[in-house]
Amino acid sequence: MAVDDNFREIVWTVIMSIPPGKVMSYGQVARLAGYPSHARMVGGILKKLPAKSKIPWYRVVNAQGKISFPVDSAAYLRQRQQLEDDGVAFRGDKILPAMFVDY
DNA sequence: ACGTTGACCTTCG
DNA sequence: TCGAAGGCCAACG
Repeated sequence: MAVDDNFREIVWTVIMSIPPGKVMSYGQVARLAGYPSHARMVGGILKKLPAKSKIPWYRVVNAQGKISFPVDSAAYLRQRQQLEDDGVAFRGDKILPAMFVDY
């Protein structure tokens, strides 16, 4: 059982546990998964995620409360739309600190 | 084998 | 509040 496979699974589980209307940072996900220094790897996993996956990847943003895509990209708009549909409140391009799931 | 890259984080000024 | 700088670590070419 390779550690990497576990990591990927745990990350999925953690992300799926994020309640609707809330968000979590990459670092937070990594910590809860048991790999505190693997924030970047979380991003790597999400990037590889199949488009039809039911995992709510859009609920994962960076620690500054911003979407990790260029504001002019289609991906940015897509993620932002999903979040707003989910009830996540923005102030400008940043997500309010209160929207993060507390742990 | 080695330098570069990246859906990151934290500290500092 | 904002940007630069350093730290981090697996994946890639």
